[in-house]
Amino acid sequence: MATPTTPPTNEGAGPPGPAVTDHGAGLNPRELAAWRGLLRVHAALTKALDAELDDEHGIPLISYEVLMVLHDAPGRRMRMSDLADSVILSRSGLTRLVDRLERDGLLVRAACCDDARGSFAVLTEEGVARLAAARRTHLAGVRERFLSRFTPDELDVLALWWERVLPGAGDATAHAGEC
Amino acid sequence: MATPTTPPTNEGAGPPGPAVTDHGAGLNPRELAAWRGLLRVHAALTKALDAELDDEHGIPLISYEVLMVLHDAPGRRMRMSDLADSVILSRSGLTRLVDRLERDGLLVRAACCDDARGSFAVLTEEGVARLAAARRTHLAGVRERFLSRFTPDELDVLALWWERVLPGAGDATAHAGEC
DNA sequence: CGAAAGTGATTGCACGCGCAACTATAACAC
DNA sequence: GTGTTATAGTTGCGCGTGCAATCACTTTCG
Repeated sequence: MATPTTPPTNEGAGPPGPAVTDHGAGLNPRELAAWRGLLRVHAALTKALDAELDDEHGIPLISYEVLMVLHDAPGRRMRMSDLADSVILSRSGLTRLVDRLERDGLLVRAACCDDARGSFAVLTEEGVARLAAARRTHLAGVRERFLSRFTPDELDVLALWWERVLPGAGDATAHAGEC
Repeated sequence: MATPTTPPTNEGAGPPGPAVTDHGAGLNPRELAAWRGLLRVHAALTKALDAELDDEHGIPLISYEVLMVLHDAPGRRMRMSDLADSVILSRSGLTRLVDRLERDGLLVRAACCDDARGSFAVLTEEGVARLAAARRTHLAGVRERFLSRFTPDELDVLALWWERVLPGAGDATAHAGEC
């Protein structure tokens, strides 16, 4: 789990084409394509998925991710900080997002018994229901636009490669208190 | 150039592990890792690179990308719309970003002779100089955090895979008018 | 030619975000 | 126990963004 597979030895195999010298951008074409591809793919996918989810269920992508993390957590509850760490969002951003989700009835805040400073965000029944509906849409979208483009083996490779870039980001072990 | 290589035949090779049934998230672990990895890697990289570029040169990542596209365009100039399409930004967003860059003296707007509606954004000398300085920082950052994690062959694979997800996004042929 | 439709770019507006400051509570030192 | 430091979460503020409306100009059609 903690072995990120073989760290790549640069210039491992000979390039298929002629050795390309640094071009205008300072990155050679393959580097440019690999890097800019990441940016473009991320932008296009998140934009499409977010619009889809918001149109059909009134739940933007970022909210969906919060609900999803919450759903998978023990007791369907998590501390605010843990939630913020599990999601690509600052503390203040999460506070405001949870405000909206609470206003919409998808979750509630609950005090923590052993630490009066802390709050839990707890998924409501309605939250569970709305999430289940949204999940179908989202999963179909992710599969159609992204996952379906790869074989299972390739997905494994991708996951391994992400681990190289961001070591230790794979374990989303959300530690929820047994309050 | 227009052949995105073999479209993947799903379930191409046998999965290495036991066939994993749908888990809590509806995605099996490999799918989850491949998808969430993309999200996390993008977030972490853009955040780090943006901060680095802004701290050292006062040029946020999105501005850098605009300047870069402009730099590579013939005549170091491009139409606003073409520029917006080349960058992950809406038309209005680009208008405002170009406002800031013009205020900072990195580029200027120029009228288009054959279409009075259109404007060109043209890189200034200072823009070229500031970009050159920022480029060193940015390239080093991208290489260190991303490219160095892969062999050249792997980068080719990555580029090919992006092409599968976003067909036709690889050619950034910016058509600048010869005004 | 003159009206209508189309296109390039900008602006009004509201929203979501992060940073930094702040409140409240907890943990620790002496 | 009291003072100090650390931590959890929220709020004030400014900024960057997209959408929709708008302006200016061009193209098309009667």
